[in-house]
Amino acid sequence: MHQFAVPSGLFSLDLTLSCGQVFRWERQGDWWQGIVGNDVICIRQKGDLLLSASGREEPIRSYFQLDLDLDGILRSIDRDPVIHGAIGRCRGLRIIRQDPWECLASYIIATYANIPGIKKKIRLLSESFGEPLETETGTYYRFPSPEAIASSDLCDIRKCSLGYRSEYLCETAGVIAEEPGWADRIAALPCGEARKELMALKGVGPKVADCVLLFAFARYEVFPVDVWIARIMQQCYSPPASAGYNRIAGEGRARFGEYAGYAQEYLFCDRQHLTSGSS
DNA sequence: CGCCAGGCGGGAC
DNA sequence: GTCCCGCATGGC
Repeated sequence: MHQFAVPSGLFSLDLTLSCGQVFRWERQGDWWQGIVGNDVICIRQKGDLLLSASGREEPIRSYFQLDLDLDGILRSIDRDPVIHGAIGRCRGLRIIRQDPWECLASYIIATYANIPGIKKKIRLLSESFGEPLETETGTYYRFPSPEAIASSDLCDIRKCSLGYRSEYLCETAGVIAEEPGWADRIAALPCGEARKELMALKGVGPKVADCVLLFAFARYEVFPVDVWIARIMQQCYSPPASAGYNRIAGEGRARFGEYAGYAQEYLFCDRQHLTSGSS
């Protein structure tokens, strides 16, 4: 059993894992089980301590970005009463540093679906095509590699109830599998170039591209716009009702600055509160 | 049952 | 460039 300190009052494991940025972690009582790097991790939080039944500290610190100055980020985006309320209710939420391929594939699958459904699709896909890992609490499955997806029969992929997303995933998996250095190449590009490259992939539009830039490549300035964010921006901020994607995303970027992506994630996490008319 | 979901591709204009 | 539509499937 390892334990190590997290920044006091500036990390919430529960909010970070359950806010809908990642889809594969499973909660069992006070414990969360998931994968960090190459290891299956069992982890829980007690106050300002993180307890881990397995796994080394450094990959966990990196995965949760525990060395990032969250307090400074929150102060920099705390620019109006709406985001101020969201920060108050979601303090401790951190943007996870995700694996690029898993993030890309997950958000292709996530298009026009709800979060419980997304989790199910990704679980089916992992159990069908991912490498099994035996643990003391049962079998866990790795997220399928692009090679595993690309070389599988489309009919089998369809069985994971991905619907029309099956073809997009399969085609994009093939492209990624052909280029082993894909993630490094994208990481080295300026944000706009990286976004263009991502959007050239099947099933990747502006929203998926921005999610991948934010969650896998740590481009904290991007402001992904889904139906909830569009609703919040229209309801809580200026009311140009039918504004296109890039206009809303640009407004978020301009309003919240270089950590607009963090503001977006706090607004998304607080979406029920913000859209139920109580602000 | 009907409505909605972390949108996208393909066309029209 | 923007607008519009169809879309598979499951959750609620």
